[in-house]
Amino acid sequence: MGRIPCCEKDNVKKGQWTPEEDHKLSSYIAQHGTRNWRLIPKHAGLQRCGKSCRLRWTNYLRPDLKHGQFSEAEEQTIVTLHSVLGNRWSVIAAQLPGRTDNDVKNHWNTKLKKKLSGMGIDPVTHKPISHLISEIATTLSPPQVPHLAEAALGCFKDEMLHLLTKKRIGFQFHQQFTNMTSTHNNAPSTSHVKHEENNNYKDNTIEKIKYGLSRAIKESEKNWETSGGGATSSNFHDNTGFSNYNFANLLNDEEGSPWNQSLCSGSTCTAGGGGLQQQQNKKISNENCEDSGKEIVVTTRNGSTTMFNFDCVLWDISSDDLMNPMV
DNA sequence: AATCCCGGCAACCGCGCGCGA
DNA sequence: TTCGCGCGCGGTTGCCGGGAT
Repeated sequence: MGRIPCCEKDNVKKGQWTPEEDHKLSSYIAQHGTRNWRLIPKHAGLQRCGKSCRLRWTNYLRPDLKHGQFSEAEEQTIVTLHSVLGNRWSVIAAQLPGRTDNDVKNHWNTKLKKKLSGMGIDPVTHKPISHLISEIATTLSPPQVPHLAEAALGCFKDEMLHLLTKKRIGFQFHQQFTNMTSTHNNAPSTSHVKHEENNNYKDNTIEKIKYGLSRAIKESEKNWETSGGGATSSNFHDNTGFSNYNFANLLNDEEGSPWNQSLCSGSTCTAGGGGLQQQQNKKISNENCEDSGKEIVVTTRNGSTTMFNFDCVLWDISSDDLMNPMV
């Protein structure tokens, strides 16, 4: 049995709402409330689907909505909650008065994701990208590493290109990479790389990333041999120039986002400089969760509440959970 | 001045959940 | 317990405006 459509598809208008339609809907809701969305368009004299009316009301017409730009505090709240909740936009929006899930989702997709990527942080896991590469390399047994690392490279290629094509960072990378190649004779030549030649630069960048990754893998294989395998926070030592570049430079970029100073909200990850070093120093352990965590209570629309402890969740994500934010 | 490209945002779509009969 | 309906959620699409070429 097929699902019954929410409204008759014929005689239903789609697309942008006109001011007249907005007025009709607002007036009707002001008088009669929002019970039974299916009937509202009919009674309000609108040739719209009830669902469309509901969306228009909840995302745009509701009088308690904020329409301006997101403040720094709001952005920080979104990032922090997203690190805990993942893409649960409605729950995140519930913590931001006047913002809708659609607002939050759009803002995340258009701004915040790029902002995090620009800081060298994977927006899905909220971990440093270099950390993830290292984690992949250290979690797997050596025979598997090259294939999966290659796959990971594909995942992060866009973010890396985004980082590397930023003017200043690109220049630093070029310098650093040149230094690296001078001591590693199996590295690809970069003598022909010119920043003005953006396309060539991007193409070479992929080779550089591959090279950096292969070095990370080599290093992790060493760690694997010496540590007996398994991924722990303690073997996150970026010995590669690539990885060090990738994060330290970004987080120490004085022109960068103000989040450099306080991405973490937990009480053991306080505001201030330090960036990567501070985060590396932060123990990734459930021991932190017991009594030092900063807690928030998230209340959903149906009234249920969930308490989150940021010290636990910001960094305590096992590799199994990378694509499945907890909760 | 015209065209192209891209980012931002509003709106749509399909699915899942909760509730009541 | 089951079924159907209504609603809410998250992913995706498409339009529009502004900047770049």
